[in-house]
Amino acid sequence: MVKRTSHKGANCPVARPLDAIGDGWSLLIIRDAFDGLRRFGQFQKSLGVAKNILSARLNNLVEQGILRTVPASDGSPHQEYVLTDKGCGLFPVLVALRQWSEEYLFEPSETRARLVDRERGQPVAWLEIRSADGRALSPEDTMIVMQHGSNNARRL
Amino acid sequence: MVKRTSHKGANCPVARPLDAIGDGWSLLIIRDAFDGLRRFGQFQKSLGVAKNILSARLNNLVEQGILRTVPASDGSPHQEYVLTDKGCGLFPVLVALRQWSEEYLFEPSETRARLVDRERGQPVAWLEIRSADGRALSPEDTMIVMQHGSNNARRL
DNA sequence: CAACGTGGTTTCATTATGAAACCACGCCAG
DNA sequence: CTGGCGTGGTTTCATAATGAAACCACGTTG
Repeated sequence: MVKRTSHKGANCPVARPLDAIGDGWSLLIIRDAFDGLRRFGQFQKSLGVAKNILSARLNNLVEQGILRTVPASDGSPHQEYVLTDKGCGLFPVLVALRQWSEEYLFEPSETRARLVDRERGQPVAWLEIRSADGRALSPEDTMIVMQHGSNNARRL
Repeated sequence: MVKRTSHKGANCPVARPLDAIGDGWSLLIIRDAFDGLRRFGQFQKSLGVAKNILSARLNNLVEQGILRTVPASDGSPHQEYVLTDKGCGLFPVLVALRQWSEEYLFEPSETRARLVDRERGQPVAWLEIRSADGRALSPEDTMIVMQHGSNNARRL
């Protein structure tokens, strides 16, 4: 197997994050971090993943600035993994993914984990895609344009 | 390399979709499908990916119900790949991912592809996570609960 | 008929995955 | 003090997955 392609230099905001989360485990680690897990062993127990894989993924997430390590909160000589602001910024991605999955990947008869509002216990409201002036947008109402960097006014 | 773990039976809506999109290329194919690409060669040219990899990914996305094949729109004997409703349902996931990426993975000086409102050319509004009754929610305002299937009222 | 375009499939060498064994370190109980 | 336990890894091993490139099948066109 040759090396997986990196999208590090991609100018597309869909491509670039894939170096961080485009594998089978990283989003699950991030999900667990949102759920309060912090210790290597906690993640490992929750995910049932091989320790070498978990170690590699945790290290990549730290390197990508999504998680950081802090001294253990119980005073033991260990480290814990916590979300950075950048990591917390992934919350809407997880919400969107949850909503898609609940809609299309689960039957009504199936048990599933649900994200709810802590105060009321109600499911989080369905995400809406809107324009800057508030119109609801479908995919066909949108398009991709290239936005040049603010230091670079050249035309190609 | 032993076989990658499938999350097919997972009761978590973050885990389950990873069989469909938890790799380095599938979200990029879906992005391109939203952008109107339909032919094998178009995807291949856009992504610069090996044909065997592209073929495998397209086939998986068809199998997962995200893409379907239709006769080519130009009357040639070929097939095209188009998003299903289920595939179109991934739009908010892509929007969320774009917004996170633009916020955290790009410098102001960098050129990037932008998703805009076709009518006005304005960027799509920032996604908001809200409760059912309209309160803005941070990750700490939410929690995970298990929801049992509607055919299954047993308590564990 | 040969060349070209399209959509793959096959071959090959390398990397990534997951299972399991092994290691390092600190702590605690006997 | 020593052995066992818990924790957080690292290493080893066999297999699957990746990407590059060659090859193949088919339809169309000059």
